[in-house]
Amino acid sequence: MPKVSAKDTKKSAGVQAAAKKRAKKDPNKPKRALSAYMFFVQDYRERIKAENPDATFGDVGKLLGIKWKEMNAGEKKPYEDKAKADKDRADKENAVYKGNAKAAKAAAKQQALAADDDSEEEESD
DNA sequence: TAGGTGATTGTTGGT
DNA sequence: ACCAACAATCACCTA
Repeated sequence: MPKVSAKDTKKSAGVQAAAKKRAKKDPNKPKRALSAYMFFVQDYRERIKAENPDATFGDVGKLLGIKWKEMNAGEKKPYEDKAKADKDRADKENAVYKGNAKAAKAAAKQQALAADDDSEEEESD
């Protein structure tokens, strides 16, 4: 089993004035595709708060998670669809990022390995 | 090649 | 500005 669950979400954060948590390694990585849960939250967030005005982050999160699990594939479908749509968008950004970071990544790998071989590849573009 | 871990995404409210 | 549980996911690296 790869991982039990999202138990330890926190580690040694170091991002103070960047974005959220953990400093990203890549300089210009396009925000990945949001998960169906992300869209589900955005939509249900209001509902949960409406039915649970007292529910705070933790409470809402719990309820949201429970609801999500109770939801059927058909219910998640629209959310997954959004996730897929976002993936499509992210895919494009990712493609651009790759095209740009391709050389950088290759160089980084060489540096990381610090190999003595001469595996230099030129970008014709 | 296959497996695994870390990094990322979004919410609100408090410190 | 960051962190907290919740779930997904997936890109990247290592053996």
